[in-house]
Amino acid sequence: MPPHHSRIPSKPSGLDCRLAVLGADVRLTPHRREVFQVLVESNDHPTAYDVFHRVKGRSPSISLATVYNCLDHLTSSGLIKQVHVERSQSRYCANLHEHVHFHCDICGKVRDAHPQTVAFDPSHFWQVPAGTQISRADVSIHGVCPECTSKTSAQN
Amino acid sequence: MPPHHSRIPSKPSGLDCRLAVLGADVRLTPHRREVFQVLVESNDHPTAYDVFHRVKGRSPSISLATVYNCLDHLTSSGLIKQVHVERSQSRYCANLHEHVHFHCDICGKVRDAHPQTVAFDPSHFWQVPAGTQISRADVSIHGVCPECTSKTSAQN
DNA sequence: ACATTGATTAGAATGATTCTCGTTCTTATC
DNA sequence: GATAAGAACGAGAATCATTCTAATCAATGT
Repeated sequence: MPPHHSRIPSKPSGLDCRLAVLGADVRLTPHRREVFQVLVESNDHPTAYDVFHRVKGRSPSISLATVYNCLDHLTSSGLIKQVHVERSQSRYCANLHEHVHFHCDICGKVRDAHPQTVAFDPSHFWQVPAGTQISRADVSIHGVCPECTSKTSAQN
Repeated sequence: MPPHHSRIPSKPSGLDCRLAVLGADVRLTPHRREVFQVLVESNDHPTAYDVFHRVKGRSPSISLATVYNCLDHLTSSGLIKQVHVERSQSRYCANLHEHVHFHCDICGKVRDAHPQTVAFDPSHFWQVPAGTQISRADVSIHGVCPECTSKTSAQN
């Protein structure tokens, strides 16, 4: 087993640089590092269970509870983000660039949708009670992805 | 117990008129009617459990399972809408006017936010893969409601 | 009347997530 | 370089919203 805890300055390589920017108490244990690494390498917004299985390939002794702990820690440190589709299980995303998610209503896949040049201001479109402080807007786009569109039209 | 099933034309009064517009198989049993009525009278986006307790006041024998059934039926008939905040329990809303929801991050209350005159087009703000068919965008606005804002600022 | 269909119920089952608690590891202190 | 305090870990139990199951009942069509 590699040495356990490691505060940010320990290894100023790729990943750690990213962490150093955020400062605060981002203590990266090997498990947290693995979980984070798996997410960085995934672009399919895996669920906790997906992450568990992918990390298990490298650290077979890791438990699902630890994966949840790591994901919670990484989320509250701001290193990753939770993605929610309706009430189904949480998915996780290491893409911190501002973006929203597109959900295919047929295959269920989640894709990133990156901002165009125009900034989005929710209060331009919807009226909230006077005195409301808006902190953010969650936007998720639904529809049919290109793959499912071509499959569906091929059947007709 | 009142007579059981009743298809739309049975009682062309206020509520039923609204149902008739949608046509299709909107069979309103007394329980479904109660559940719908409770939602129409509520503007606080109650959970299934909230609805259960409110309906229980009028129909004490109703079960939680039936409330879920009724809510599902009403939702799939398009008479009501489900509202989701992160992964917490589903809330329900009988306001069918186009609107989005504002969630107070402090007290958790959900308020309707009605559209301004400008139409919202998600593809104006975010780029989706070519060939994607967008069917809708879910928008939820987060922040602090007027009540919580005044409470918070009063403390300082 | 009788069969069929759908609605209703209580309670069990599910599934994602969180909690608990004993154990192990890390870091600071002596 | 022992040790105490505090995190992190893992296994399994617990929780909570929701869905399923099986039985019963009501209404409608033959």
